[in-house]
Amino acid sequence: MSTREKQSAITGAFAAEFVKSPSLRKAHRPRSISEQIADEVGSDILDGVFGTNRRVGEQDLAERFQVSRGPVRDAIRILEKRGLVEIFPRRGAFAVEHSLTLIADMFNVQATLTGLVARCYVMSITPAGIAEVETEIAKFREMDNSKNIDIIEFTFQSARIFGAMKRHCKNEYLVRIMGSVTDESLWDFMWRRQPLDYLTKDQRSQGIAKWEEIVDAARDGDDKKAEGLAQQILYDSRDNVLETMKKSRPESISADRLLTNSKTK
Amino acid sequence: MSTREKQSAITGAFAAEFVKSPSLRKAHRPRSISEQIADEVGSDILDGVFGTNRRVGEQDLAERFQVSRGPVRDAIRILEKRGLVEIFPRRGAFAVEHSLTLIADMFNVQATLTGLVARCYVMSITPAGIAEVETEIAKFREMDNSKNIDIIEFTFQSARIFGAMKRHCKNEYLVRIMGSVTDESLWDFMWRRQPLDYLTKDQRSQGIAKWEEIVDAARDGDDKKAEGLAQQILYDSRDNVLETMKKSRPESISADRLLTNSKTK
DNA sequence: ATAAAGTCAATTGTTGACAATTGACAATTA
DNA sequence: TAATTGTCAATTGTCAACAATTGACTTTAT
Repeated sequence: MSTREKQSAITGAFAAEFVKSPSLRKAHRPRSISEQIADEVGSDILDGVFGTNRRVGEQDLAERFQVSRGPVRDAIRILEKRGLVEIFPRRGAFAVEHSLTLIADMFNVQATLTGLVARCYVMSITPAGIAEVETEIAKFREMDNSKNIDIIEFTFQSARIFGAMKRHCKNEYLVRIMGSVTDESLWDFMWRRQPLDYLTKDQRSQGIAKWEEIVDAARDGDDKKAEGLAQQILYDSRDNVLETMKKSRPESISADRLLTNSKTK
Repeated sequence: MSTREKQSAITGAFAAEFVKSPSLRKAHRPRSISEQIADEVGSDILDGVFGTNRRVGEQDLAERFQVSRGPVRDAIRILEKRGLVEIFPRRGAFAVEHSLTLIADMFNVQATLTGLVARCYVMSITPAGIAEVETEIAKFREMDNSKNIDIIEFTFQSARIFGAMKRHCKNEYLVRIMGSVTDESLWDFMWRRQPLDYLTKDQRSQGIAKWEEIVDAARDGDDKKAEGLAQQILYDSRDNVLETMKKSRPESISADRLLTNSKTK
């Protein structure tokens, strides 16, 4: 077994932060053991813990988390739907290759879906829809002006802005897909990489300004503009995260292949 | 138990067609029992079999398919990642509400992702990428000119064109997400609704022409144009399918809310 | 020495039983 | 009567054992 040996059970440092900020999670939906296992293993995959031997064995995880194979099977299925492992019937699950390309691809998909959310949001805009998003934006600005800034809370609040937008985008299928597939793993990953983006007040203002522009576009009914703005938010995050990762991983590949946002517009 | 009573086991008429056209499936990836259960139950959900009582009980399905609850649990997880059921921990799974809105939402998401595939395809275009897609398009044209036209084969061949494009789109994460989440359920559904679109030779030509335009756009390196064309293909399918469904369900809701492709472009 | 066939340990798929939780109904009390 | 609490059947979560399959290794024959 080549996976990292750690008897951390299901209460890692990262899982603890979930508990500290439960308001982001759906109310009355406790995180099951399977989800917690999936969170930890998913983090490991994105961190590149699974090396050349990319096997994710059921027995291995069962022993690591001190549970039986049942919950582990569920966890592996969760990781598959997040696109972090591939399951080959009767042969087992394998972690996807850890690379900057993978991270970039995830952000690019997320950017497209976020853009669609913004477009749907604008196309079915209501006064309540505008108000709720503005409320969350206001909270962000408030945090931004307070003395003690909590980096983690910034990312949570940023997610709440998008959450309000999702609540009013009138495409429940899209919201469901995003929530269970790309969203969580992406945010989880960003929560550990993104803080560097929020170090300066300027950068924070720049980020929040785009959300405000989306609301402005909503008032104008310009769904295409909102879509582009939302995509750009994710593209900016992508570039920042990749930049951070490249600094700590000098052997990384060239960045050309990582860009998906078209320049021919 | 309010679900439809049918002791069809895992070899329904629909599953049989899979076997008849295995080339579309990934080679060496046999369909597991769980996947077959998910296929049948997913079809039922899209057909609206689960009425006001939308519960999808594990025991019910286990008895219906004559297996234990293990594979059924897997099947329900598959349905969740396809966005067809919602799972509430310790409370069970519930089928999403069957409505034209759901179908439209699925197509709209699929259109966006298909557009992204096309854009990635163009942005990383290679001679081989052009050749393979053109080969599949040629097969379609060949079928179109032959005497005995097989409606089912048309849809399969149409999927092969898109499959070739996915193979060259250089975003494995996107392909993985589409394959395991939105793609199969959408195609499964279309395979039973779409044939009406291919009744006339004109309509078939019109459909295939868009794919050819995408290849042309690839030669020009116009990824934005390819994205729009790909989206339009799905929007056309959406409109046809919805039209078909509305004829058989006169009580359906107004169509305004179903459209997501922007008119402001 | 090479290739084919056979063997076997490791791993996943499946099963049935047991534990824990939930939501509804009934009993109790103010 | 209305609200609260207690009880219980139904359902999902978890577990350990068994069955089936796979991939690698060994053996064997040419």
